Amino acid sequence: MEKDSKVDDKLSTEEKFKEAARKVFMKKGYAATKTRDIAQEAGLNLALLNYYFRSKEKLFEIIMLEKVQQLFAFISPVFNNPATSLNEKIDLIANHYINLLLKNPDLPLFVLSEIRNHPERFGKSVRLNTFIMKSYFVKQLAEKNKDVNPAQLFLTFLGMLVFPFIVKPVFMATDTVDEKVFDELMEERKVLTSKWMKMILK
Amino acid sequence: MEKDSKVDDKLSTEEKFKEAARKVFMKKGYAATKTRDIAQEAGLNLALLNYYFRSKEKLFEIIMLEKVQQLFAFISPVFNNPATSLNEKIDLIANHYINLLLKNPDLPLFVLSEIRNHPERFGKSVRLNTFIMKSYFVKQLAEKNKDVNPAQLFLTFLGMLVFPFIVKPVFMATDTVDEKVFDELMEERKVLTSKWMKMILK
DNA sequence: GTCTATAGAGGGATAGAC
DNA sequence: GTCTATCCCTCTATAGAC
Repeated sequence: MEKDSKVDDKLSTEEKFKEAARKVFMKKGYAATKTRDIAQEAGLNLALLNYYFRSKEKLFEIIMLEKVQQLFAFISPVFNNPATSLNEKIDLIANHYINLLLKNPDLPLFVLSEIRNHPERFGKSVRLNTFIMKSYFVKQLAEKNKDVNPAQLFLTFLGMLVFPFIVKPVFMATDTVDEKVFDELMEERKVLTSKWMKMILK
Repeated sequence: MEKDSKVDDKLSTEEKFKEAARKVFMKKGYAATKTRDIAQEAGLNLALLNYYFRSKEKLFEIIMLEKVQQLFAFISPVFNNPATSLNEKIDLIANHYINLLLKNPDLPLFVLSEIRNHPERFGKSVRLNTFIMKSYFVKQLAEKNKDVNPAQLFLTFLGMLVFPFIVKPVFMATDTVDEKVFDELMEERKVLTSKWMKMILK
């Protein structure tokens, strides 16, 4: 190991920066990230970052858009597919999210806190009210259980899948569980979430 | 309004700084906060901040400890009270958390992301493994439902209460719901959470 | 495209007068 | 305790040589 960079040598310069930026932004957040950190992580000259991306902010926007889509993109097609039953949708989403988050455990906390810090950067990238609240999935929820606001069911469902990854740093910081045990719990959570959602929906 | 500060004139200088620091740190997070922001918010001279607290970091630690306790302190006494039933504990916690978070909606996302960014600042302030995983509440959960790891039940329970506040910024940024509707949903959530937890526990 | 050098602004912290 | 002035370092961004 003679160099600082950990990115793949075969990538283009631009791609090396993006790879490094993903890693550093996700780890530290926008405000705490220095362009020098990214250049070092990429094993490249700092001036090149501005040559390729003009500014830290523009590079961030590229990465952020990617991550927002990674987090939300799967929902819409599954939710709006009239061919699958409610239970099938629940299983599909549960499996997809746990798998995604096992590979990218930092994703939710990163995206949610950056949205909180800069809502204006986010406004147009995802139209939640269209893609989720008016989705076929929410209609199916409402048919199955007419007593409860579907927003409540939706929040509970997503919370079951995402919340554990948001509190993971607390468990890690306090040595409550180790990485391996956590991952096993999340694997088990796929079926538990489906089971519990079905109970709640009666 | 002739001055920038919004803090109460009657407070001591030290308390004015803390009040301003709470507001600014909670809004922007540690890294994005400037000591000048805090001084301005407090309506006080910047040099005084260092006179009273030595550094930005030390002031932050004071605020952070406060907020961590605000978020977690209620759990332990309720969880370890042998005199209350499992159902009573669930109702108490649900009511307490929703009320707390309605007044401090930024609290979870602030605390969780700062813990993530600096786990070392946090390590000793709360011993989760003692206060939660070995609590009387978890024993009661395990007795009621022997099939499921109590950690799973605990994560689901807390997720029902806390997760909506963590995604609140997304709903706000996309105009999915307004403040008033959100608060009404959370009020309703007190009873829904109790109801659903009882269903899950069979 | 890639480098070195540096401009230029910002931000944490302190010296020293009052 | 409180103020002004300022130090000094860090960070983003660019100029300009190769």
